[in-house]
Amino acid sequence: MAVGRDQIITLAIQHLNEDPTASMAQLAEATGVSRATLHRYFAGKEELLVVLGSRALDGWERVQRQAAIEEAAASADPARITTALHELLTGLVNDVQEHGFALTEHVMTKLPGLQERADELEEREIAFYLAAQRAGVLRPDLPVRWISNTVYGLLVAVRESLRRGDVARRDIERTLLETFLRGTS
Amino acid sequence: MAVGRDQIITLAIQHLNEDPTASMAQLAEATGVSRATLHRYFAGKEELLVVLGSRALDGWERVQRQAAIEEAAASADPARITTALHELLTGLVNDVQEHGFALTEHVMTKLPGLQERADELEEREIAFYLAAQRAGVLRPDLPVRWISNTVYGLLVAVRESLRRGDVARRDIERTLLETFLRGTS
DNA sequence: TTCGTTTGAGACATCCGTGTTTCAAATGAT
DNA sequence: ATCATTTGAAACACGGATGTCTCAAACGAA
Repeated sequence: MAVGRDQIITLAIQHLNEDPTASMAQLAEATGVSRATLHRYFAGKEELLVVLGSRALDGWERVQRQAAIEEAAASADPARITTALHELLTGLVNDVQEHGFALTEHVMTKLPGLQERADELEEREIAFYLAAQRAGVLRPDLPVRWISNTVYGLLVAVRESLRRGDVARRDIERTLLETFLRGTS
Repeated sequence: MAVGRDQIITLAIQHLNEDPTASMAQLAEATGVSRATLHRYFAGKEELLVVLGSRALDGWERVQRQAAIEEAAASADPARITTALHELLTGLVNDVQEHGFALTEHVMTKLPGLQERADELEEREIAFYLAAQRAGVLRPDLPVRWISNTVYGLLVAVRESLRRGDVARRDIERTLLETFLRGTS
């Protein structure tokens, strides 16, 4: 077999991380396939982007599940919540490395279905942050949605730091956690 | 007089904050001017974007100057540096409200001259953060470029929080400062 | 009012990205 | 080796955005 569908998806994501404005022709070239074949796998650019966006959301959902944020929130146990928070942020860092382009690309949010699913995942995470506030793990005086946006913004910072080589890959989780929890002073 | 050049610039920025992918036709309509007139003021879309991007950079530079970050850094006085840091972040919040679209829009960074100037401003700010670290105002164990990226990421969080109404405008500076300096725990 | 300037509407050419189709070549299984 | 399937290259149509141009209308100053 030449280049499979999954491989196309992977390579397309990699290329979009470098150039989020890539055209179908550029994506075809980057994935080692002709424009015609790319259209045989995906009906159009919109469908391709929906698939890639769904992959990114799959990764996000998987991170939430592996960190068991719902169970930790339900337990109301500070230790469990703290552990889940660490696992969540660590997993998100991995995800950002793979699907970082989806973070700030405005085109993704206009595709059918993606925004709704992203909102659901965000709401789940907000519920977790709220439980963390109630358990004394996170400050209760900050708006919980601000906390959610803070994580989002810091992930953008992570993406840029890794892209520009400002922080070593092996240090980034600890740096993110330190900054998020204790700040910069 | 009908609509002046400065007014076009202001309205165009406002519209791009809502729709960063706006076409020249949409910008003409949003600024209350015909497409022909828009082209009389600006040779092309690239020139228009360069002008708008320069405005955003002007605002950034003005904030740095008004906060007197260079003088504060040179003084090595913790109190002065702290004051400058507060003024810097407060000013950046204002700037983000006006020129938020330029924060994450990739098209801006490819325009001639803009990236170079943005790099200069960033380097000045990094020098200030470094002085803040040496003065004990900011943690010395974090990479200074990470701190710079953190500010950038948190400004993205500020933009989104204001856009979605998650945080009141009058609370956002304090919230940002608290989060940046002391973290979320 | 008169005259020079500015503007808007529309037509037009051009470019670029998307999407489709065709056909020959490459591939792969038997 | 044969035959069915898949692929690539090229050509084509199409739409949207950009940029240019013209001319009549609106405007503003004298």
